[in-house]
Amino acid sequence: MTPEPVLPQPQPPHNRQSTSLELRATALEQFASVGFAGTSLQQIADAAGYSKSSVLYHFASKEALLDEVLTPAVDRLEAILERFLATEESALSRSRFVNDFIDFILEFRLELHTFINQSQSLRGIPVIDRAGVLIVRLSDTLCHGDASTEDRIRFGLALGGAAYTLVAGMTFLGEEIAPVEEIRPALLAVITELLAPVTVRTAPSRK
Amino acid sequence: MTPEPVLPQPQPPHNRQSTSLELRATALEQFASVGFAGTSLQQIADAAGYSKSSVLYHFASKEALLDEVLTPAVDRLEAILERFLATEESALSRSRFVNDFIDFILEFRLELHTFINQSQSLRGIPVIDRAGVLIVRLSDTLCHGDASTEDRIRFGLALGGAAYTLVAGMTFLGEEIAPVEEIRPALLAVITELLAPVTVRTAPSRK
DNA sequence: ACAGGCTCTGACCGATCGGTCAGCTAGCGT
DNA sequence: ACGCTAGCTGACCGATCGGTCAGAGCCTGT
Repeated sequence: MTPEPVLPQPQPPHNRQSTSLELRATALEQFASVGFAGTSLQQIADAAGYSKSSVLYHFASKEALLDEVLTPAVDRLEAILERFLATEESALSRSRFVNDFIDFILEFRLELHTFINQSQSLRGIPVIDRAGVLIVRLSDTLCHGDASTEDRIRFGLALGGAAYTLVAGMTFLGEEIAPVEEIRPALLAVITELLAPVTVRTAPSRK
Repeated sequence: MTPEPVLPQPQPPHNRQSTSLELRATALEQFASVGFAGTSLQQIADAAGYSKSSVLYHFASKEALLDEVLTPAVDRLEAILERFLATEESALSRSRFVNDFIDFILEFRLELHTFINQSQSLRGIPVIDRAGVLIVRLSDTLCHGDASTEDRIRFGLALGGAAYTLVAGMTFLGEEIAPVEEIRPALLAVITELLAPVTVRTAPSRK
């Protein structure tokens, strides 16, 4: 009787890039919930159904994986900010910007949550620094130079609150409260109201 | 010439409990910024100026350290909620509750940030589960049964936004924006405004 | 002077970390 | 039939992880 060790059974085809996408998605979930430092390549591999070596075949390192996972979100955020800066500020352009931003939050909730809550501890990683610079520019754009403490709190509350509510809040307060169609208008209403008093560039005083 | 290895130089007195407090404070900073899973006992020991063995002398395990670090904050939050539940709801009691809550956020920002952003990944650890239950009760109390999606978003935004703004936001948007005396009234105004439309228990409809 | 406890430490443990490497297998062009 | 490459893997590396343990140094009571 031959031992016949284990029969490798080398998985169905898995046409190249789908594997990479699976790994990216799995890694993102882990990074957002356990943190980058708290996530091991073994965990990602196990959760996605591959070996640790496979993860390192598709991505040069753990940090490169983080980069590839976050870059699309950062690119998108940058595009939104540039588009806003390219137009002169008005109630209309501002409203369009808030709309863009809500769409961004809904589409990239996990990415946002990841670099919002870990940018201090991951300083030095290029994609994280890029995101950090963007957020500072975002803050400076919405509440510029002379903005009051209250204005800055409004912005921070909207940003951090949205990231929390759509990730942590939804999965442990009320599991998946509602579908996107219901969340979007509610989020838009609350954030618009929250940011309404923050001064517009061309109208310096509000109080 | 005797080798005279290194001269241990056994630290100044450090009267017992002060060491434990130093370690707690250091550990809290690390847990809040790098995450519990991402913080090693060695890091905590180094940052506090002790050896890893010392940390494990004062605390039975890494998890026990987390417990001791978070418990005071959870106790305080529980007391605030109980006090609120013990009175019949009115505009006055609600306002007092929001005041208590703001004080809590300001005093325990790091603790709040820690269990707000890591409660999913640390599920199973008693103090984390306690905090999780409290937050759900808090949410159910403020926006009970029939609350709309928008109301729940208002609560989540206030909670997660405050935790973010006072920790991550302040240390990388604008380093220590302002002293507590300036932050408190601003935070109070914004959060009061944010939660204002959320229904009060005795007045079921608002729209 | 001595005993005993409190604080703190280095040496050490098995497990796991991120990462390297040689090699296996399936599919494809020729 | 052949070799080549892409996708994937286990074995292995040094470093670090959380945790144990046997003391060393100090203070205090007697």
